[in-house]
Amino acid sequence: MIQPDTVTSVMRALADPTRRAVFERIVQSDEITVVELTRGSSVTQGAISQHLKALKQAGLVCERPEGRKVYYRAEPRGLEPLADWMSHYGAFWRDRFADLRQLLKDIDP
Amino acid sequence: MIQPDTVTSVMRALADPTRRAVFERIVQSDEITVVELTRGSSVTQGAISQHLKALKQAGLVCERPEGRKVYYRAEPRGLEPLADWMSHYGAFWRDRFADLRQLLKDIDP
DNA sequence: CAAAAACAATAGTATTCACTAATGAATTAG
DNA sequence: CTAATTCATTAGTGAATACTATTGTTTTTG
Repeated sequence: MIQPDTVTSVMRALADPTRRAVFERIVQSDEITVVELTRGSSVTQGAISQHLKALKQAGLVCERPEGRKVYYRAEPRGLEPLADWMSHYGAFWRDRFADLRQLLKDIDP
Repeated sequence: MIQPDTVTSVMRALADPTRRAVFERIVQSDEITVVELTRGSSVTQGAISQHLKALKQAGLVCERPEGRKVYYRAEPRGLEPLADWMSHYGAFWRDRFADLRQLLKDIDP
């Protein structure tokens, strides 16, 4: 179940430092289990599972069950909503400052 | 006063839909006052001011008082922490966003 | 000077959130 | 089969959050 407002869900998922650290560790590791994620983290295994659920609902992570373990992996297209949002407003700035530079150039040759 | 963990503060500031809408409207407008922001928004003027305070503390926005009005405008380097984070952990879009990150750094006066 | 306008700040409230502790379900090991 | 391992889920709790309503401050207007 993917959230309707994807930008909001992705940003909210990554806004929490603990949850973002979990995501970063998943990205760095190709595949990683919950126990491995719990080790080296300051929170409980239940908290890790809750963060994984949030990341999964945001489309940032996917899971691969194997036996009693569940391997987590970063979803490549997960950051795309955030990338689109940034490229949109980054482009806004680029155009604005391009115009400003041109304006200053015209005023003070 | 800028927050210590800039990535967290920027993401947290933009995670809320109402506050992000305020920021987007500031970006689209070159300069805009609080009453103008309140018009067209579903929340109170006090709520807008609180969101502006959060955006300012995150380094996303700056203010220019003039008489009894206060004009708000987007801070060009505000999105840089987010761009840096994305270029690092979004390996998938690294090439795509290398240009944007460099652009945001070049814009800095 | 008095009224209005623009904005910030505060107190209060309802909701959400991140976490722990405990339990449950499923799989593997001895 | 029994015990242990892995993970998800739930209830409960304290803290944070987004909002309204109100008040206060500064500046403009009539």
